[in-house]
Amino acid sequence: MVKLTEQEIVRRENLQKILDLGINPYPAYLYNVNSTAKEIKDNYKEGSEDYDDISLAGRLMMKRVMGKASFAELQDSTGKIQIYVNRDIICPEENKDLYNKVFKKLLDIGDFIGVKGHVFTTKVGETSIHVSELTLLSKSLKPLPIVKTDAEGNIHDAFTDPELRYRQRYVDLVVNPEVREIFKKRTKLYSSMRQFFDDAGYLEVETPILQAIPGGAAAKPFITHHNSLDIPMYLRIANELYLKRLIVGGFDGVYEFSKNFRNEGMDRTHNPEFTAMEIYVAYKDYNWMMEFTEKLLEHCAMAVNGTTQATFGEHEIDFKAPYKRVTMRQAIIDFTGFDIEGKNEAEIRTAAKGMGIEVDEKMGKGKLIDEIFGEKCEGNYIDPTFIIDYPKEMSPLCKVHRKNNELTERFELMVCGKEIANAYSELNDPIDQKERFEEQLRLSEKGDEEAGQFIDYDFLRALEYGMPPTSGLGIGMDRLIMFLTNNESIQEVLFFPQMKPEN
RNA sequence: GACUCGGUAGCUCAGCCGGUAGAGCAACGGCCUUUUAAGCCGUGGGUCCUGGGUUCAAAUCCCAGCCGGGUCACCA
Repeated sequence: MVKLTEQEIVRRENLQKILDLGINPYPAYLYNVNSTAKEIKDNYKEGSEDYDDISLAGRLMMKRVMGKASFAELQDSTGKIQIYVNRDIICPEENKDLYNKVFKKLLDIGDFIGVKGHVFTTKVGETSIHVSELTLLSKSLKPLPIVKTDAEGNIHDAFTDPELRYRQRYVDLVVNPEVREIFKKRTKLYSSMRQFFDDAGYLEVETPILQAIPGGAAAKPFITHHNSLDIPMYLRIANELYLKRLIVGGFDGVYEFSKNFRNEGMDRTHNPEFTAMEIYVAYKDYNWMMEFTEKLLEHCAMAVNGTTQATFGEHEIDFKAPYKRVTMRQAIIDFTGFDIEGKNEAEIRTAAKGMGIEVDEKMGKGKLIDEIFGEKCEGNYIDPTFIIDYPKEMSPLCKVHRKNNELTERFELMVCGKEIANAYSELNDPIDQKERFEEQLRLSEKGDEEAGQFIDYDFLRALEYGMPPTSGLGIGMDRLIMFLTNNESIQEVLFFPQMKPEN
């Protein structure tokens, strides 16, 4: 049994005193509410009678008791509003217990209460609720952090300890309104994206999270075991191969917001479970997908922030379409002066060494090019920029470029030097796909940890039935919302980021 | 995984040239019928992350560990 703190003991005593007064601290009845703090503050005009009979519910967040009258703050899901509680108004009879005992002594900050009354403006000009009826809706037994904001808007004693904020997100959400805004924007991003896809006529689908073969990416999976089948199973690392099966099945466009799981390191931009949105559209190619992507992101940025512009750390970025398109070859020329066109593996390795990049003999041509791009180019793209035409060996699920068989029809979208989207003209040649999987398996067996370790033969069978030409796009939803809310840590945009267990 | 910074009251923090703990808010008692970081008077509250060590004496110095932040490494 954990020892209670002084304040927790006091609150439990208050709870008992409330019970002794015959008041249920956790009533079952619904409490009818007919307005919100925000609605009243936005719309109430002094003298108006429109808000003469309002009913609100929320948490008591501050009490300023002045003898027989008090001010307090009530916080509902929309914000805070001041309430005015007068002894003789809420206790018109002889018995003043509701004011003197319950309100003044036994109600604590954090308690849920319901109030009925009328709206008025105080001497100092603050829109407030003149309370005529006060009901305890739920008692709080632990003290919340007290965060105060002064007249200049400065926040005092902000609840900032990241460990406490992430472990007790519920507390963070109660006391830090800007945190609630981040998550509202996150939801707005999802709904605006969903709307964009639905308007285009594409189908939102659900595919297996628990998979026998973790395909569609190369990453270490979380492994579990199915008891009655007695087989190992994996939490998905991607949903790509399932969405393509649905394109084989005849849908024109399918998309899914996919919780993926990767058993790898954690840092400011990686959480073991994260969300990717993937969409596949039949009869399209990656050029079409680039236009679709920039229109999508422009639409989402507007929906989330009301503007296509966004601030991220020291950078100002603009999601307004169209975005620049730069081939990987040109990007490398731009930032190193080196042209990879027509060069063999040894020449590229030498050039990379000359740029001060660590290389080893195991790196193939594609990997070397990717290293050069990652080291010298990637970080320079601040405004959204499509990097196109990636080397073939890095992209086992992507169609070979129509004009150059060493490249693939692939693009990544870079923002502030980070990748937020990845798209292909999808490989739909089953024979080529089988060979690429087998090549990945060989690389994996040779010790390349980035290569796929499984061949999904059912997926190959699906391709053998025929998949139309298709373009697919994946967007890192967590990264995108980080950009749209100016948060450099993924933990700030996940309600419950992964933490080591307490104790 | 490496390096680095941090862990003191419910919260935000000070104390860290070793002498056994402080502030503001919160809490408790009192006053106050339009306050708003309300105010005034008074009071209580701490395994100083854990475990070792040095010392007459450790929140403070040393070692190990735990938890968190940051940087780097890793990352389709």
